Amino acid sequence: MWIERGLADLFPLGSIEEPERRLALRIEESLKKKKPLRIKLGIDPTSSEIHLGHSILFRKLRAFQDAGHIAVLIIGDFTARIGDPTGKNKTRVQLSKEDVEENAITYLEQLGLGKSPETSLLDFTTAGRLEVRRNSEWLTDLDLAQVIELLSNATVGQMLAKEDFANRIDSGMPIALHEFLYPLLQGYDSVAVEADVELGGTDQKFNVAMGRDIQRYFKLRQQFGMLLPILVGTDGVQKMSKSIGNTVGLKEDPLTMYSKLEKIPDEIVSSYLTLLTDLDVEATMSSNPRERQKSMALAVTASFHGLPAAEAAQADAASLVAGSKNEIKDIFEVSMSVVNFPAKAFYFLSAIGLCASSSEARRLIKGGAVRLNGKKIIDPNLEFSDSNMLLGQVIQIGKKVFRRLVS
RNA sequence: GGGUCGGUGCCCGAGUGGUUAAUGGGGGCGGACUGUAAAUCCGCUGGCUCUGCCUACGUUGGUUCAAAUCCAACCCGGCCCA
Repeated sequence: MWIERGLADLFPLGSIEEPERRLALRIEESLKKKKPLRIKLGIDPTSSEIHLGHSILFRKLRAFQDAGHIAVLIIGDFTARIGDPTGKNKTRVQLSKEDVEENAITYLEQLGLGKSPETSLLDFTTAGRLEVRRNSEWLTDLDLAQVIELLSNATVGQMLAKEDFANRIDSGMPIALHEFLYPLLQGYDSVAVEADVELGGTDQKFNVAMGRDIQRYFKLRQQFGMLLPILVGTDGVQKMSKSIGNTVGLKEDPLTMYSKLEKIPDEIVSSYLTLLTDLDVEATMSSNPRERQKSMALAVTASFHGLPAAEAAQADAASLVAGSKNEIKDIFEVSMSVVNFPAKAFYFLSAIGLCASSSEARRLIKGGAVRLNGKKIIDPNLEFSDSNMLLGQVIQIGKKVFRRLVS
């Protein structure tokens, strides 16, 4: 069933005797009363780019939307300025109001604002399926007395026991006092929007459970906590995270997205299938390892770019490795306009932006990583007299970067 | 606020006056191999149109022919005390 796919944790589970504590019954009741459930998902607009790791939560949220419920998307514009300490080994920098607002807009665009529901994560178009809120709405005006009241809901022991804080204490890292406030404020969000279900990653268990405690304190019906796994990044080891650099971003072009996905480690293909596609996991996994990667990569790419674009990307990726670079339709172009000719190879590569620095370009050339039209360049000082001799040629760095040179 | 220890390159972590962008590990990148994977092996891992020149060891000054290494002040943090 859609609701169970990829679930890591659901609480409370409840028993037949306590229907109030069973999600299935709550859903049944909502259908009977024609009163859709309110599914809360909070996002922290601290970075502007959404990647596949975030997307699994939105996919679940979307599934609720498709089943007729209301997605309550909370933009943590206020809490972003505190910074969620979860998963951090240091205090987050506090962002300015403007940064947060800008990130929020970019976020919504990536989630599908203005796009058709077929290729977007959330359904922005069907009436009554989405509510976007900012938590500054209710958090800005809390007065000190109310904050103190909130604080009374948690104990120092609970905070110190929370994994992230415990780790930081163990390793001698500082914890600023205001960081303790974050879980409480996130919990208060659940009160403000009267959430029936809160979605989050497994690392959010503490915060989501806090929401239940605070709702009870405010005499509200308590939400269910629905936790989804943390997606492993393309390196197959660490969680997907921008700072680690193992992400696949939603804004990436089809070819890049497909290429990254088709070479993720075998061990995580199954989890990608479960969490990022609607494919039959068992059936797909019964094919050979290479095919699994391809099916997964195609399906994920198609979900963001549409099937035709995904298939084109698949074909291009195949011809890339086959060596027929010139047949690539979608190969990126790179302009040589900033280059001062005559140009030595190492300078040329850094000037057009394919290498981070000219020193790096030297190293790569010496390491045999650079090819021009398939022919290896070995001398960093190789001189190009003018741009005409390079026009239209394909420059390659390593196995993944291909660019066609244009004026 | 007091005491004490500490702040080194993407991360961890050596180094405690004088060859050298600074031992080692991790990560990353590149090459070989392969299934575009994993494992393994090899190389690279500050910047600069580079036979040379810059900038780097919390910050700012100082001592010295010479400092990441010594001194001072300041900033930031851990621990203990209040």
